[in-house]
Amino acid sequence: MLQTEVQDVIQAEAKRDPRITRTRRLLQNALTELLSEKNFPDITVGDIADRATVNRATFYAHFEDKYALLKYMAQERFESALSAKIERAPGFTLANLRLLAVTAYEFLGGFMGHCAPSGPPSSNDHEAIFAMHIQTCIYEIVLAWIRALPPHKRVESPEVIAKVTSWVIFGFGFQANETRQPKRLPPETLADQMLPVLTAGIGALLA
Amino acid sequence: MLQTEVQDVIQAEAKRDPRITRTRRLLQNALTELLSEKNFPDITVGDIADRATVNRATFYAHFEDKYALLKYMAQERFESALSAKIERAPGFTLANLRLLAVTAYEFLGGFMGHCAPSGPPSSNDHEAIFAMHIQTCIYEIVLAWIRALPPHKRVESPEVIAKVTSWVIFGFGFQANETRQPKRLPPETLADQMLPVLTAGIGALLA
DNA sequence: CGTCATATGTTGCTTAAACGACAAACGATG
DNA sequence: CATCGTTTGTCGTTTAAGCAACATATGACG
Repeated sequence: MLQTEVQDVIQAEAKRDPRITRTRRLLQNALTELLSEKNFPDITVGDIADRATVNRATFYAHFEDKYALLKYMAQERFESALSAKIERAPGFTLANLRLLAVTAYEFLGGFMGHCAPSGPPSSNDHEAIFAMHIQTCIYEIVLAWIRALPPHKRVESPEVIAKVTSWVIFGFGFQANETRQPKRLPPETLADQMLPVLTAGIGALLA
Repeated sequence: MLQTEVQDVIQAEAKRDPRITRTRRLLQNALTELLSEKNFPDITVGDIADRATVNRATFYAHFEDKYALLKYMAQERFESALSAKIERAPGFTLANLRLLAVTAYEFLGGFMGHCAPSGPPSSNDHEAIFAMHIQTCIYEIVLAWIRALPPHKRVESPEVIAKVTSWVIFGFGFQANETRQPKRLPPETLADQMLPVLTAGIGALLA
């Protein structure tokens, strides 16, 4: 029953037994609840399973450990937030890239720095872990977009482009939310600062 | 899988598969949600099952029809509201009788007359059906209390006593909430009006 | 009246979740 | 160091939930 990441995505397309969807939703909600009560390291798999009214063995049937669940949550929520923004056809366009960035910045701003100097420093650990998965999400989305480009626009190494793009988009937003700015820039502003540099590159600045 | 009422109570004591508990909770929540959106007659079994993320066949494995679910909800919630009030040992005492009445009046006041002249008259139907089940609840609780009386206090026909008691308690509260009073009496006042008459009877008033 | 669509129950088979038990890793405590 | 309690993964068996298909109602509309 345990799924690898790739099989997971494949199965997401195919019709899934509704019990699977429901169980994962219960587990997600359970972890979310627990995170508002205590820190991630203090939460056990048993806690999550109990809260979700799910057997502990069932948890392991879906996720390797609690980190895998956290990762799944990050991806799941980010992708649903994005697909809510992109009604039109997805694809490697400037407009979509901007939507992707804006979504990422809204998303990162949404949960980062919720309990900064108040809580103990360890309480921010799971936020960082959680945030890092967003980069993977962005990478995979961009990669898929590039691979779907029409033949005459094909590029040498989609992976390299996707890496650069995803890290710029992600890192820009991560840093903006990590350092506790007095005034936090709106997601759109962040995106519009980042995009020209990303598209034009820094070659012209070199001596 | 379908359970009769009595088997149900029995199984409630024995350990139940958590899936059963969870499924019923999902169905209850689904119906509650739907009732806030449309009237009971307009809700289909399919609607409830969909909202609960449960198969329609599974619904029928638990309840005969939507009325059975409504009844189950009424009983379930009333009994949990009562047991929250009675921390001490249950039993046929004046104090417990008062708690039972107060709980009933709070409960009836809680959902009756929520959409009185605003909604169509048919929208109150399910409220009445729902309310009537409370009488059954009260009856069964009182009956159990009487049957648990110590041997020297045994009574001829527990059923008759339970019927009278339950109908007085219930009817008193039903009428108070049904007729839309300008000022609604608090549950405790209702209970204290009703109790002396119930305990002393009306014999002394007869010519 | 017929018929078309929808809702209701029911059934046999498939699949995911529950359970208990297990070995192993870990951390605290004596 | 040894030991205890807890958490972690895993496995085989049992059981409840999903599903598709079916035979009825029920009800609106031409």
